[in-house]
Amino acid sequence: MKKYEQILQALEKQILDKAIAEGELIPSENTLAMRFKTSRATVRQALKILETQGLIQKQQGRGSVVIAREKVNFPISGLTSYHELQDMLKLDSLTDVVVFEELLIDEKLAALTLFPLGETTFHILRRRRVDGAYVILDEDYILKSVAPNLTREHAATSIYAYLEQTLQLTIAYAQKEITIDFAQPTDYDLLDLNTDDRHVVSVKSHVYLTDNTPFEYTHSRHQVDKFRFTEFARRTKY
Amino acid sequence: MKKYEQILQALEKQILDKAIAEGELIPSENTLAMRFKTSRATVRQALKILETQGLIQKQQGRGSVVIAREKVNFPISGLTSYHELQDMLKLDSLTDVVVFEELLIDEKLAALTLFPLGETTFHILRRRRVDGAYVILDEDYILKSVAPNLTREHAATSIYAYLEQTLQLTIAYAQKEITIDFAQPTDYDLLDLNTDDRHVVSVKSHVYLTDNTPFEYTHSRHQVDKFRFTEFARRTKY
DNA sequence: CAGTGGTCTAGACCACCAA
DNA sequence: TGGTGGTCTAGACCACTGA
Repeated sequence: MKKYEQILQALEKQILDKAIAEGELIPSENTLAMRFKTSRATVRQALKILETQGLIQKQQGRGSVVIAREKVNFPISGLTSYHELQDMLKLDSLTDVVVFEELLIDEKLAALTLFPLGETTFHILRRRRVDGAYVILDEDYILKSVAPNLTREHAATSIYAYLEQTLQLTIAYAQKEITIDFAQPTDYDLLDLNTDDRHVVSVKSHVYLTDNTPFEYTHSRHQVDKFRFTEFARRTKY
Repeated sequence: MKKYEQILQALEKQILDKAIAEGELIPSENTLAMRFKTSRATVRQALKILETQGLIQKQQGRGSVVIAREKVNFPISGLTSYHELQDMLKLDSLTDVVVFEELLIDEKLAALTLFPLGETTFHILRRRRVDGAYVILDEDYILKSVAPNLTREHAATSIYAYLEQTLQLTIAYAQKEITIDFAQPTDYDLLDLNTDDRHVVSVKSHVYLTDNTPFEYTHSRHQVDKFRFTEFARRTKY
């Protein structure tokens, strides 16, 4: 394992286990460099990640302080997949695969997904039951050339686990958008909406690989009163 | 100016001006290091920021590619204030200061704002008119000890400009939460809600200084069909 | 295989904070 | 004033990509 990852994980563990309490200073960069027998640059690489994650706040002339934040967070943020989220929160949840098919990418689909015209895409519709109620509808388009052997079983468990662990694909970034849309007939059919709900929360994402290929387009629709999005944001330029 | 900032700004400009087109490679790290008469580490510091901003995608063995993305983005993200946003998008917009008062921080307020019990806070209620309709209601609590001389005039223009430029405060980070809430009587009074809207989008933030003092709590409420949140997210650990 | 970005070293000087 | 983090240098070797 890389040295900065060792340092990162050691500190992460100490912070999450509360071995270093909120508000306390972590050891100085020089101390850490000596302790891990490395240079300050390598220590700083690890600390930068902790800062980005919102686990520490650096203060010039003073040190790096562990900051608050329950690590609960219901992130649509950071590209966490539904399955990972479910693991993390130990939700009582279940996924139905409603549609699993292949489609030819026509002009309309190309405009929506940003996939190349003429190729083939998987089209997957899943609904998610949490605590006994169907509250999320997930529609995914995944470019077939990227994952030719994708099956309905992968869709029922975790597509991301298959892509990253089995296929060793590196997912790089996504552009996401959250809006409030009118509920459609499909939403009323497949979700347990309250009778007088007119809206659903709509989360759309274009997801890209490191070579900048758009390979996934997701559109998920959430019952309004079950939706929560949290984010840790920094003001400065890192 | 710091060297990495020079490199950052030079590249940022070239990308935003489309001097380097989307999909093209920027010069290699070694080339940039020579061109700016600096070391590779300094160049990499600048490139890291461009990567975080979603302007480039690095590829080991190949180079750094300029990636798409209109820089429009309607961010609640990244701590951009309403006033900055307005500038950026050249919105026809207007701010009413409905309430500007000071309050003693009792237990209830302390729990909400995370401010110290017994101190004083400003309480500011503003509504925002965009394109002729009142669509956003902003409720702010700002700790008086941090900005003792804050006035109604600052609230009418930009509180953040006052805090950062005049008071030279450094705003470090924020924890934000987006949910869909039932519209309250105040919302119906002050916003131009559609008659059958039952909901508003609720965005709450606790904002902190570099010394980890919580100094602002904001709760904004948006008309559902005017709300849009976009985000650029990376999957990896930077 | 040449060139790219990823990791790492062992220094240096500076700005800032707290005691 | 001593210790902290912020910036920077001038190297090195490695992993990976594309021709």
